[in-house]
Amino acid sequence: MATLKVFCYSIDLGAATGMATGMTTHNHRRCRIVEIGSVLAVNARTILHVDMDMFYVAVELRRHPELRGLPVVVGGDGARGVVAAASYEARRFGVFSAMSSYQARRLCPQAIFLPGDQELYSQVSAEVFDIFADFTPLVEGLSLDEAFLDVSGAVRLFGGGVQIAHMIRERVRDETSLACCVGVAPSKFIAKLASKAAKPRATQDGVETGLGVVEVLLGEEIAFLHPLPVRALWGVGPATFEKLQLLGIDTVRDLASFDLRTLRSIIGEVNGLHLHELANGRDERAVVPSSEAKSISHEETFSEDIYTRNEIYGHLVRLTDAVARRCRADQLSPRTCTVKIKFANFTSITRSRTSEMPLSSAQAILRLIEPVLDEIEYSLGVRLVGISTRNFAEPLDQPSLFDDGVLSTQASDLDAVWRDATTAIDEIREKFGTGAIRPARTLNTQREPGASPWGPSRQG
DNA sequence: TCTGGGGTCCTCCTTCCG
DNA sequence: TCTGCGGAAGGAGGACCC
Repeated sequence: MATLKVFCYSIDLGAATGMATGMTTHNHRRCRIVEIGSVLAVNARTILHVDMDMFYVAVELRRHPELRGLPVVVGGDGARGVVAAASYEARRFGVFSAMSSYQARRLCPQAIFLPGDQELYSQVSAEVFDIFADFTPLVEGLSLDEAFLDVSGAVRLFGGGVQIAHMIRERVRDETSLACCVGVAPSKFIAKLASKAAKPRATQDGVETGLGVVEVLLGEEIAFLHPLPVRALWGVGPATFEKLQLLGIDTVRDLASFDLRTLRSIIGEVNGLHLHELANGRDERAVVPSSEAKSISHEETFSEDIYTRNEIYGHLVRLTDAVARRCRADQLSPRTCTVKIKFANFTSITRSRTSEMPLSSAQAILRLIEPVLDEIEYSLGVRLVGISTRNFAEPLDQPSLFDDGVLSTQASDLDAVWRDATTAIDEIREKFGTGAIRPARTLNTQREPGASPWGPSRQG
């Protein structure tokens, strides 16, 4: 927070802030005016976006140094898998994350596929986030390998944003042997674009070393933003991009000057306004340290399509068991449960049900959603099934099944029946691991939900 | 042999209720 | 008693992110 004394100011707010800070009309918008009077306080934020360099691959290379310099891919190795991360050597062949493993193999047959180790990645990620926490408590993780840091309050202690960025890079390298890139800017989304600009690049000739740290100064956002392709904006995916192209919008500059009303009518009220604001360099979103989960889910793609309700139900039992376990571990009791089915032709449907009471056991969740399974036609072939829970409420003390003297079949009543058993199961798993006890229906499957997050392995 | 998994948010539609 | 209206909540699907 910089506090500036104003000896002379105009009634016009824009002129006052502009005069006070000596900025142009563009950059005075970036300051939040806290008080107008004899003292004018402006809040010029310093936001960092830290992006780990090919994180999953880099962690694997730490324990497999013999693979350095080779095309390495972390992801599902089966026909229905995808690439989670690729080394720069693999990227030279056109292999990128989110690409199907099948396509990656065709582009780079010599690529070495590694299945990935989520537990290890989480561990290393925690080490990196601990380093961030030494600079500011305002850390917002986007994923295991990315975070926003609001270091506005730390610049006086450590120096400017760029200096902090270099210090973080150095500590991450020294303490974890990993590399990261940092974007420094007055807002989140520009910091994110800046970190992207700081990354190394894979070209036909080799790997171009990145800058490591890129700063976009207050007042320079527009010059940085406007030449970028509109697809670079956070929130412009394939569907929105297609609509924008039909409107003749190719660059961020085009979007910034486009008629807002027309834009909102084409891509939606909220999204239209949001993207227009971003294109004009306005982004007041704060860095928000971790927030509570709004949904917990598991889904799974099968190595071969499934055609019967019975088989689907078997997989659903396993997935629901895992989701319910996670909900209980986080002390969250969902009311709404959604089943997702993706058919062989890639169309998908979702069917949800909401319980009057919050649920906690897998049995109760299954009871709630079981009826929707009868409404689905499976003859097309099912390639994926998923279960998602949301609408979390405070866990309640379940009434006894026989409180009203009538045996009820409500989903939430099953929680009362299973309460003691569920507690015992959780304790057994805590002591002996999640595989120590499992629903009888899932005994002939070894696959743990979430164990192969990038698609079924070659073994299925 | 093409296209994962986990999560969030938005939009549109339907249903329910006062 | 019937009908219409508006808001809230739920359901479904789509889009986006990493």
